[in-house]
Amino acid sequence: MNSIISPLLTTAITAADKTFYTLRTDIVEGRIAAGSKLSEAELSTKYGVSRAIIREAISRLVSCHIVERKANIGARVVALSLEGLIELYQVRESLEGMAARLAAQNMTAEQITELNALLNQHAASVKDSQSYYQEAGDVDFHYRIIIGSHNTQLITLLTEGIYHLVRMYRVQLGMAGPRVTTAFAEHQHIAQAIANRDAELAEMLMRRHITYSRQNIEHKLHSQPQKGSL
Amino acid sequence: MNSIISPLLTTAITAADKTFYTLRTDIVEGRIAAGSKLSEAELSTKYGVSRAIIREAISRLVSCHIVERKANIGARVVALSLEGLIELYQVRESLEGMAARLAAQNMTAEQITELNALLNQHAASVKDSQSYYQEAGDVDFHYRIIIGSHNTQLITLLTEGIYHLVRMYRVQLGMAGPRVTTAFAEHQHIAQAIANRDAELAEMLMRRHITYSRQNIEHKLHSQPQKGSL
DNA sequence: AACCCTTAGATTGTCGACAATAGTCTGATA
DNA sequence: TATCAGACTATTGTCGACAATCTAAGGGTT
Repeated sequence: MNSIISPLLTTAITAADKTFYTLRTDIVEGRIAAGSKLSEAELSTKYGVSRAIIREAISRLVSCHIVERKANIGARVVALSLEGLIELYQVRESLEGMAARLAAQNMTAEQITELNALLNQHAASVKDSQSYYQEAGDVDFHYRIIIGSHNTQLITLLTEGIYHLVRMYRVQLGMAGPRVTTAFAEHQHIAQAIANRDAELAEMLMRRHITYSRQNIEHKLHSQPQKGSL
Repeated sequence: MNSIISPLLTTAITAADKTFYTLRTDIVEGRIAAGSKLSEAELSTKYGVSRAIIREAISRLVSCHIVERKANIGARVVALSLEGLIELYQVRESLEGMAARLAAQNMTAEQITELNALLNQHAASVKDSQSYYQEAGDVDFHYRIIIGSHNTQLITLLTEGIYHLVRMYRVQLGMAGPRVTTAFAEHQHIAQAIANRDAELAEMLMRRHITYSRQNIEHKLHSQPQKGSL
């Protein structure tokens, strides 16, 4: 889909790495249910690796906040709630707002050109079938701005941490959000601000953009008390 | 010193946990130099545990961005640079600004009272010897606001991730920043905004507060090209 | 019947040994 | 002398086994 799933590493890939990526995908995409227990022995036979590998993979998932572990008891996939998803959106608002600000300052001319090309490409998709833009396109747009911030810490936090969490919540809570066309217009305005090197405006627009999404979720929270599949 | 170092866990503490905390402290406090290699066998004998424990501890440090690891080659403490520290301050500005905003909305009356009590206590210290406030007091103040945000994701990111990194950079780059008395005044203004439940203002003041610190560092960067002990 | 203690099973934590890979040194050849 | 091939050493990656801990079942007591 896009390069968020498997980061661009020049270094060798070990069995523990593969198991980590596989396990994470299985959880994020919902093949392993939220709240379910992760038995080391069970996963060991399932993925055909030793328990040590499984343990390392689980440890990393704990670091990502995808899994919680209690000593001598075991590891469980985190429990999902709309409140938790809202918390994540608050963090996103903060971090991606800063990313947009820094992108306006630091993006190269090429990166800006590519960002606009991406939007033009999306414009066509939006007219045809609005379905495409819903997921991959949105992720791509945000991803490029994050990378454009040129801030390593920020990039790592968002692409290796927050984004997988957000996706997990959205998939498992069944948040196939609408907001397609309006979101597209917001993306255009953000890209414009970045092209104008207007850092203040870029940050403000990005924060609003994410705030709208969050409010959209909060609205669902209040209209239908519990939607979670848990 | 304060509860950031060892989080409040009700669960049992395993040998891997202890080793992780010890190793992290040794690195953050500079007893293990930045950029140095972490030999598993060496650390195994040094801390008196098996290599498996060391490997788990290192894995966790990698997740914290304190250590970098290449497959089949080994792990090194991250290289320090003022540029990296500045990147961290940008992330802090973003996250702690949001924390202040949320704290103004969500802090309990007790928490606000305690925050003011802390500031009063500091006021005395500042008059006597300005040295105290430099480190622990500053951390305490920020810590309470982070906790006051009541956003689990935000709290974890800051207290288990960013803060140890910032401290490591500051210790090892020899950043015993001045800005003592002015910082204290800024803290007072932030606390006032939170007490008034003025979320907008609290965020703005916190962001400025951290921006000032960052600019203070950037100034050093330009005046003395390389200060790093590496 | 309710409660507590003991015991058995299963799961996690820890360890030492083996396998695989990276880096180094030697030595032969052009 | 410079360079490349190959073996050797050291370090990391992976594995299966043992130890420690938690959970549940069973029996006994009040």
